[in-house]
Amino acid sequence: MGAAKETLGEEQPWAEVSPDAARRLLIAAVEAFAERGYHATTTRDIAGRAGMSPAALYIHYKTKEELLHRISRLGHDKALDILRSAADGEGTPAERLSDAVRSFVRWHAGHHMTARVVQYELDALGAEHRTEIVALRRQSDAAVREIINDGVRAGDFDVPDVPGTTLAVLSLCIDVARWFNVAGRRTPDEVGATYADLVLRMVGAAPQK
Amino acid sequence: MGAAKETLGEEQPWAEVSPDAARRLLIAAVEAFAERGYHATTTRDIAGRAGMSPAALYIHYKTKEELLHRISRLGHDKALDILRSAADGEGTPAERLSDAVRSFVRWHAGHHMTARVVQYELDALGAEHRTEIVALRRQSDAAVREIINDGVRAGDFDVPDVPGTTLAVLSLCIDVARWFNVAGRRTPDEVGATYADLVLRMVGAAPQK
DNA sequence: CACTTGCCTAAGCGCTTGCTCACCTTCAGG
DNA sequence: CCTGAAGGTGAGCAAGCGCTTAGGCAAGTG
Repeated sequence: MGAAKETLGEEQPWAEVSPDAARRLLIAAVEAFAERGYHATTTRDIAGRAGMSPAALYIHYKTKEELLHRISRLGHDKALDILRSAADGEGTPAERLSDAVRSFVRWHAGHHMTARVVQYELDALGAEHRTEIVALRRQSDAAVREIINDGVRAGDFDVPDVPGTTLAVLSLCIDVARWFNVAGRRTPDEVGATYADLVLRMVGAAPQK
Repeated sequence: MGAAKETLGEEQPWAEVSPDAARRLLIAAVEAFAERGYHATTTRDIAGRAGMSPAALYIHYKTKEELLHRISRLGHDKALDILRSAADGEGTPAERLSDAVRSFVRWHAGHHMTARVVQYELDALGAEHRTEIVALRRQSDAAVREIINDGVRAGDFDVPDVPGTTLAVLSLCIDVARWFNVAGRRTPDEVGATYADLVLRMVGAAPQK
């Protein structure tokens, strides 16, 4: 249990969190929240996974909810970053949409523990923190809608209902975090490629080379 | 809070649960689990919504987990029923897939509280109950894969990766339960129609009339 | 050296949790 | 009218919860 750390690729994850003890606690919290959910996770469990006493948690975080908020905030920042840089990138709308979906899905599969917490534990946040996060999510929605609108305007896409399709595309990508399994047959790259292809079909783009 | 009951259409929901007090408790549990999640819901909350004392719950159900299991079981039975009757129906593969998605999505939107519990509180079940439910889910997967395979065999669909696309189609439909909002602009029927169209595009079927 | 600062623990407080138990009420059958 | 079953309640138990407090230790600074 908790054997395989979620190190994907070369770079150290959660490098922005310091000091070291705070980062260890946060990583432990991500694992615990992803496995059992926020409410089923105890502060003792988190501290235990990080090799500390329960009280140590409260040196670095005011409450258990603050831990969730930090995870949620960093995760949403990363997710939004991925979508925005695809939306602002060069290339045809089809290329940009394909890029967006591929990298967004790859992140959700590769960091599926983090993504699961980020995407499915929103209701556990306090009212203020939740509205802050919801604003970030609206920006993600806007980024995808932007690409789809560009494609429609350019005549490359055939989309009867842009907001509905935007919602469906994001929904499809997000749900990867729920079902993705490291022990499964598919790698994050493969899922990303498959999903990019599916989404291009959904918007009626001409098949890519 | 809890003002609008989840009565959609004419028939009485949860008619198969009796006696009446047990049904009221179950409906209260569905609402509470859907709003706050299983672990954040207390037995006192459930009993209170049903207008009873906390102890009354244990006359009709052995544990809180048994309540969740009953909900999950009935919900999965219904969902599987919908998919199977579409898979076994008449018509071309495209028509059957469209039917399956439309009715499956309509159920997820129309009964989004139940669906949310059914689809997202699986981990809260005990080990035995969970494996029972997982078996039902595999049957749902098989029903959809069957239709897609038929379409590929008939040359009506163009699907490079059948298991992957099956997974994506189900994932797309299931996630409706997460985002669907009664206060939103779309009706369950509209979402069902939109999604049926999107899925036909995903499998490369010729556009329907 | 004394003193502060950063980081940690052992112990435990006040409260809520899932669940139980002794008891009460209603009502059909003999 | 008595009885037993069905379905309910108020009080409360043991366990576990989030979080606090008092204090210990090592390192850096005057």
